[in-house]
Amino acid sequence: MTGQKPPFYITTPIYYVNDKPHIGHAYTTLAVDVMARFKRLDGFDVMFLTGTDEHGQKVDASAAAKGIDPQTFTDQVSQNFRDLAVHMNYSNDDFIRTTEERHKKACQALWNTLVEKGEIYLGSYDGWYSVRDEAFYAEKELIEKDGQKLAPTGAPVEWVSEPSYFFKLSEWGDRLIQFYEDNPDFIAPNSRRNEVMSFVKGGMHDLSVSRTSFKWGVPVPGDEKHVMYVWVDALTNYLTAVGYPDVNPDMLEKYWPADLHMVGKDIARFHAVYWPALLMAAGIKPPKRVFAHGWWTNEGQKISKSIGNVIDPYDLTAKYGLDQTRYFLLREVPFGNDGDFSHQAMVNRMNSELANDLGNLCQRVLSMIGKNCNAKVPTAGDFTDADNAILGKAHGMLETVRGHIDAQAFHKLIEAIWSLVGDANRYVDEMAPWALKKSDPARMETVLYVLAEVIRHVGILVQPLMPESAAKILDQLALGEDARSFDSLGADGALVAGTDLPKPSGVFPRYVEPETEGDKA
RNA sequence: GGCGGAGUAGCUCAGCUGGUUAGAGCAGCGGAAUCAUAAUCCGCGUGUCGGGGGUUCAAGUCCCUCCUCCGCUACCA
Repeated sequence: MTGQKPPFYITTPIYYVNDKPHIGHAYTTLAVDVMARFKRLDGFDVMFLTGTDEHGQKVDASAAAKGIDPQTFTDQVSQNFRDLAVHMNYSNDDFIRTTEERHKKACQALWNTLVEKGEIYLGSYDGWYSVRDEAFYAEKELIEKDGQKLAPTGAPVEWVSEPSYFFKLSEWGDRLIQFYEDNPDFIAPNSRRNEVMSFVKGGMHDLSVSRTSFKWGVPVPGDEKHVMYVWVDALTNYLTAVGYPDVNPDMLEKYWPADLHMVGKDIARFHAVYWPALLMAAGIKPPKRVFAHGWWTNEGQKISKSIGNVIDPYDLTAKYGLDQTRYFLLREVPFGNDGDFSHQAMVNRMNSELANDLGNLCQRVLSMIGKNCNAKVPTAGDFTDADNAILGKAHGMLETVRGHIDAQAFHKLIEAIWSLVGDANRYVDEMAPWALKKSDPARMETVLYVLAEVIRHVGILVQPLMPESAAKILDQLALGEDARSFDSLGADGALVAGTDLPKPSGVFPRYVEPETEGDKA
């Protein structure tokens, strides 16, 4: 092996096991998967982490309701997320669970460091608490009724005071602002950055980081009545997975600080404020970047459990196909914005962009080669300006697309590749190889060769997004496993004339409405 | 209430530090071609650039104001 591959550490949030996996989970992990696959193909040593968050009062309660102990319960429900990862073809390198011993060790080590640095102190957490809602409320949220204070939900509240450890978050405001200013790309997209900065500028209270009201969590070292606050527990997973606190040159030293934490916009603050503050306080470098993506609506409607319009990723892949679903989720919406899932939009994308544009391009070119070139890679003659133009665009595509992936602009990455696909379809029409077949067979071969080269580039570049479909395309070009990484792009990895090619077959089927099918019959 | 963002063709959106006739994709209409998954290619837009006022030789692009929508405004994850 020549030279060290640069490391690249990328994470999803850990998912709360009490939830059933839905499109939101699938979306976050998908984005990370595409990036991880891209970076691997581009020569990076990638560590892609996902996992489950298994502590907390709700989990405890759910287990109790089922009459089983919380560990048995989380063993069961955590499996749902591991199953989803396999189903969606995610390429995660590890799957972390907060109930693992290694995680408990990491949390306690981080805690002890914070205590040693004088960043944590014992105080008391006072507030209006509603037993019914299991939540604290601020004084101004309360409603006064008949001299009785009530929660906004109408539940009675009582003044409680429980001992709690606090993290001196209030002292980190200025250093956080400085950090954001020194690292303008730390939090993206920009709208989130504005929000985070204005939040911090507004001043912060110390953060209560332990609870005594329940037991299902990581015990506070030396004071086991307390269990760590959920976010201290959850965020630390990113360190646990790279071996913290062990300073292993192959894990912690290599991968930390993480290159990217991908999160949903709802948890941006925990990742962009609390997490870097905790890390800086412990003398650990903050991650390089946090990207907070948007949410999906369903046919224009907000998704909620009560409405019952939750989107199940298994339904999507069963109905439209796995790669089609992966493609749609990252194509339909500028990454970072909220997006709407609709059947119509899904069908439009998969039929026009996958089946018609790319699928049909492959099919028309490969079947011409099959019929007119003895099913072998054709022999190219001299290239014309038009040939060089489209080949040049294919050769330069990696450079374009790298910029987009590093900015998490998945939609732009796709647009760029599809503009090449569009050029290829126009090139077919202009060159009209079916006419050249009689007038100039040698030129026909050159044209088909150029097209095969373009398809090779598209196939290789599209692997992170649609691994299975890309593999089918590359199989049809008889490319071996060793000819599929990004260093095969460009003229050096060009197809060799005379190579036998298999009989082509469709890669992206059209979606046909069941009713329409019935009408035809 | 405070802070921030957005309002551009039927739909989804591009339009950087102001400068020739405001763009793309989709949908729609018309045509060409026939290699291909009835796929592909070409052509077609009289849009008050949210309303009003202002700065400027020149504003979608800057300033003021008004209207509408959205996000954030801490300890459920």
